[in-house]
Amino acid sequence: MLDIINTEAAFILYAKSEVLYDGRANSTLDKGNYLIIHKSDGSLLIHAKDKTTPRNYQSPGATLSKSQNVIISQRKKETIKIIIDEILTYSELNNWSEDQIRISKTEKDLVDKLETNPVRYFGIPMVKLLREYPNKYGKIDLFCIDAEDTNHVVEAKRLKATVNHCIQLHKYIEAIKEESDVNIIGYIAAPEIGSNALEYLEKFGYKFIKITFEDNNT
Amino acid sequence: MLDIINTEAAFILYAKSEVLYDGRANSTLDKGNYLIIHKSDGSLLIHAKDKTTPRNYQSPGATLSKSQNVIISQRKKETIKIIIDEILTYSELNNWSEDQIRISKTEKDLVDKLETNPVRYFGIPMVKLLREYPNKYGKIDLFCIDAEDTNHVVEAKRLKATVNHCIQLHKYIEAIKEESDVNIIGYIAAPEIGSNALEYLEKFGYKFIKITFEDNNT
DNA sequence: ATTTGCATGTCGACT
DNA sequence: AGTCGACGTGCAAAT
Repeated sequence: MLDIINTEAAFILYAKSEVLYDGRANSTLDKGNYLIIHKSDGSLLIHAKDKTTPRNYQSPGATLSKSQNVIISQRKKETIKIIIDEILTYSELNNWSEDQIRISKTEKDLVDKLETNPVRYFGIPMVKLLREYPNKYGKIDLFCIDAEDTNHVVEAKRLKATVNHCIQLHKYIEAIKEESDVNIIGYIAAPEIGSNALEYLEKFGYKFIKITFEDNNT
Repeated sequence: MLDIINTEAAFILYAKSEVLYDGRANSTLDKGNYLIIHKSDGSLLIHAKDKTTPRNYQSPGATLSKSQNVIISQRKKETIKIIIDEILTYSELNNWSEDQIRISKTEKDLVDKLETNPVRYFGIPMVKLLREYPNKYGKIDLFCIDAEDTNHVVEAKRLKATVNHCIQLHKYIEAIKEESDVNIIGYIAAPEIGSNALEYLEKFGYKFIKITFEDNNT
């Protein structure tokens, strides 16, 4: 019945079907018309009428098989079973491009700006600037030391900074304080910050540096 | 040139094209063959040969338009521009189902088991059990008090517990300690726990409760 | 409308 | 293989 389907190929299949998933969770999707996308890396997507995210999916590395009117995708302990009732559209996709997107406006861009012009953002010159400075919990985006030997720890965010980002900053600073007894000022550098996050910052005496992508002058 | 494309319809379009995105970030995708999915809620997906996630996407609520050989999807400050070079496949999808999946094996299931049989998991009976017990940072999945007035704070996870989950538990406990001076034992209840997470737990004297979905007896 | 925390998160980087 | 943090995270529920 599913003769036309090539389980090795990349294809899109629009079919009246029912989907059962078992693995990290367990889910059922009632019989209806769904768009099933199979890629040559094994990934499988089942899309319904709305939403950006698929109703069901399987990660790359899965293997597809069929028997009777059932398509099965298996990957480690995860199984998707698609019971096909009626094939509405089937189309194989040849020469599918695997190009990657290239992103600009990254966190790195923001750190570049801070590093290039510390006086603008900190109000004082820095003697030393280190990117990705490690501590036991992770890497500090920008770690600076000024002429007075005060340490400046900056966590940069390309989007609105949240409480979790501030907690991360706090963790970093605590880690450094454990190792040496120095003056430390913490900063979150981002285009925006949430009100709760700002409150958290102020509670610990940390500072918010507003930094955007747009104003590349100075 | 894009006469056959109905910007109001839900469709899949396999086309040689180039994609430009600007909004939260800025990205470019070189000319190649991509699968473009447009849903009637405005969401738009651009898939390449591999990966579960689309190369580019637009969330529900976007509006689609076309002019010459360019398709544009706009939503608030986010724009996707697709420059079409050649249409390989175009197919409108009618009667697309909007059924939702139904999930079982949830975090709630785990808390049910803890609440139903505290002796099994804590080793002692509890005098009081409260779900979703609030503190200033959030809600405790299960908050118990035993006969000795010791408080038991449980954070449940349906998957493998990570360090971040333990940090959350710690935050909750600190919040309670701030308010009253009681004995508190913290727990992470999950099917599994990462080694770093376990180390973090032990550092603070918290405990790990192994709890699975399978053994529903007792 | 905004905030919060979950997710079958996915994905990449590093150990 | 396992761990960890970023993401244009998406998403729903609570506020």
